[in-house]
Amino acid sequence: MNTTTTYTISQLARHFDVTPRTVRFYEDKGLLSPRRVDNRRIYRQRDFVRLKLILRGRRIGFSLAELKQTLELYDTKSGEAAQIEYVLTTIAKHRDELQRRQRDIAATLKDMRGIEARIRASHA
Amino acid sequence: MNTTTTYTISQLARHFDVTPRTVRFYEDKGLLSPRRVDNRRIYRQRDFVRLKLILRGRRIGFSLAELKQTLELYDTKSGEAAQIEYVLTTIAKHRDELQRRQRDIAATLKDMRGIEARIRASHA
DNA sequence: CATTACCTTAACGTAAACGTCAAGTCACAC
DNA sequence: GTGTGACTTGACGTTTACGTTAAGGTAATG
Repeated sequence: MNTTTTYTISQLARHFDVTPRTVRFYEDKGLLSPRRVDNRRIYRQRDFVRLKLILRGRRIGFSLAELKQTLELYDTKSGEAAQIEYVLTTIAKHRDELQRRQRDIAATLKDMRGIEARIRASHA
Repeated sequence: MNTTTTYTISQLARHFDVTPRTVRFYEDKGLLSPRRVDNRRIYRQRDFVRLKLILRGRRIGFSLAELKQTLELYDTKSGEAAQIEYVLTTIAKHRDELQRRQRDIAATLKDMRGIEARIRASHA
């Protein structure tokens, strides 16, 4: 038997707490490409995972254009050596970027602890 | 003697690698409020620090509106108990938000390591 | 005095990421 | 057959965060 879970657009949207409009928009931008049945969009596991990655990426602060590139990158079927080199260096860049954001967040959290301590002190 | 370092708008902009337009825009939105001398903007240490925080916040992914609130929050001169309570719970919310982003970034970095390993494996 | 280098405000333009109708299709319930 | 609900494709509207002229003021420099 075939237990491939599928979703309609509104089911998918509800699951991730976004609007159908958002899901269609991502398709328009080339980030999703669901099957069609009777002109209706049918989302499968692959789309589900993609959307999850997209939304996580958005929360981190990446643009849809960047996310599209990243998804394409991760989709490459490990072709030639040149391609591989490109993918690896691109991944390295992304990692640097992410680590910078981690540092920014860490610094902000540290500041917040300072503020909080100051307030609690003045309160006591 | 008075060694208060000041900056013109373009000096400040250059230091943080943004355009003067950006700095003026932040003032327009109420995030900065430099002194004026002869109608010229003069930025002092306070503005310098604020801009630094703003840009860090932007990199993390906060909107200017959110950053304005945060800066105002951190500026409160520790007034009444109600205010204090409000500030503390707001800080807590921000902290939760930041921690979520940290988790998102950590998950993304983990994914990237997986992709990289897969590529290197297929390469060998 | 004219050029150059900054500075000012004001206003219009733009890209991203959707929101919000509008108008129509289709399956199923009553 | 008439709703009702979920889907479709446009197409225009909106917010955010600036970019980009435009038009002019001021101060030092040759």
